[in-house]
Amino acid sequence: MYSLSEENYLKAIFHLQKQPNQGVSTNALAEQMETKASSVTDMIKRLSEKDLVSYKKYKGVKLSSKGRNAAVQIIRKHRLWEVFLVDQLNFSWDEVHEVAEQLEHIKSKKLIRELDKFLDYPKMDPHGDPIPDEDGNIAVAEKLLLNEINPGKTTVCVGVKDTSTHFLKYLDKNNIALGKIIHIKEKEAFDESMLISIDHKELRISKMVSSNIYVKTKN
Amino acid sequence: MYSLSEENYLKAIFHLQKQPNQGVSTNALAEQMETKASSVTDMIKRLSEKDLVSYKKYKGVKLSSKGRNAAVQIIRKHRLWEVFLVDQLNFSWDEVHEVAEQLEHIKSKKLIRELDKFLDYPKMDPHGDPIPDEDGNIAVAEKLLLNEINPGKTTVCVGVKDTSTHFLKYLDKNNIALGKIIHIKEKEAFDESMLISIDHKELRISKMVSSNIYVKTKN
DNA sequence: AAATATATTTAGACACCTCTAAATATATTT
DNA sequence: AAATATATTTAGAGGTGTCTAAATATATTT
Repeated sequence: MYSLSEENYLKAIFHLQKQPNQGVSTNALAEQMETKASSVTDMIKRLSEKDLVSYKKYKGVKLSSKGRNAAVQIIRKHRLWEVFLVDQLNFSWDEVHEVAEQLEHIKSKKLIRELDKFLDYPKMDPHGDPIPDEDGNIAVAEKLLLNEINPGKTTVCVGVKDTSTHFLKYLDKNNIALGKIIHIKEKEAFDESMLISIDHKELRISKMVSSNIYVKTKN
Repeated sequence: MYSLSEENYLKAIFHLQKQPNQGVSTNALAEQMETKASSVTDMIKRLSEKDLVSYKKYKGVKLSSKGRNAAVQIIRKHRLWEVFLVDQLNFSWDEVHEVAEQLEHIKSKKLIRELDKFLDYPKMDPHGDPIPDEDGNIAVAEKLLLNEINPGKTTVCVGVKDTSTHFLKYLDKNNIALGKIIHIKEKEAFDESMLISIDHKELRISKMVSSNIYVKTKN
């Protein structure tokens, strides 16, 4: 398998390559990796030897499909570990990164498969980023209205439809805000009202409310 | 902190130093580490520079208290991860080692403290070896008779007092053997009979039986 | 105690990954 | 389009951790 350093480079290239479809510059990579441009050039050559990236001098690097796959699997591991740390080991959002950064390099197919199962196949990490599946597919978590979600699901608030002052004040009063974790406990068939919990407090909301809050499902 | 290689050497020295109180030979270390004697000599010099071991040429190495402490903490981590893998992630005895070997090098005080708590402070790993505490103390797990243990505890069978053929046949018939995990569910005050479970099967045993089985408690 | 066998260390080299300083290519100004 | 600035690569070197082959020390035989 790949070395720790190689894996970190692959991951960094993946993150930087996201937006543009063109190569990642040596300088950008150097900054991301907190190293010198010359070191980057050296490493890129090695990655290129192994067909993990395609590289033309002075033109930047792109991940090959082999390289992209490796990067995505590391990201999958990183995000699953983050879920574990936050959900099971009482880590807070800001504490997880450093440790997940180490855990993501552990090599064991079985470990990660069992961890995924243990965590009940979460779809996103504690920061709301999607967790790639075993085949490397990254679901674009779709934004749904809260009233479309079934009971038992856990969601993250990502936006609102109604942006009137009235509604925003209502949300504020009830502790509903961007990034808040909303768990759906019950849905009343009769009037489609919902019993949800936010910050361990229960709250009943009408359909009028639930149909104006955008969320992404976490599981 | 120490490098991966350094940590592995410290651990190996610790394991080899156990029996005799004298230094560990270069060759023994080389075999344990699956490397060459010359590499060992090189590394020993570096460890000696860092005061992790005391070393006299041709006389072998001994861990300093600093080195011993580091080694014990790695072992603590290794064994806690083994418990996690077996108890929570459906790993079997023989599968855990390789993965724990990697996980033991993760650096995070909080991680290991929370993991310990999450696992409910286990006293031994799945192989029955004791888990050192945060201060580096390694409890010598005492061998007790099963009838001395309180309900709720999980134990490992480590021996028998009565060695008659009759008794051994009884044990065999009921799936009680060395290394088996025995969980104590109830203890009847009246006759001191016990309800235990082995391999997920329940079994009621009399005091006559429980007072002839040696166990070590796992928690 | 000398001869032989075994254990250990030293010397020199190599792979991986990093660095600084210098050289070269590309981009931007004028 | 020449001059300047910026980005990138090359050259040479260092640290870590490994190796082989040779030298040296310790242990065992005779």
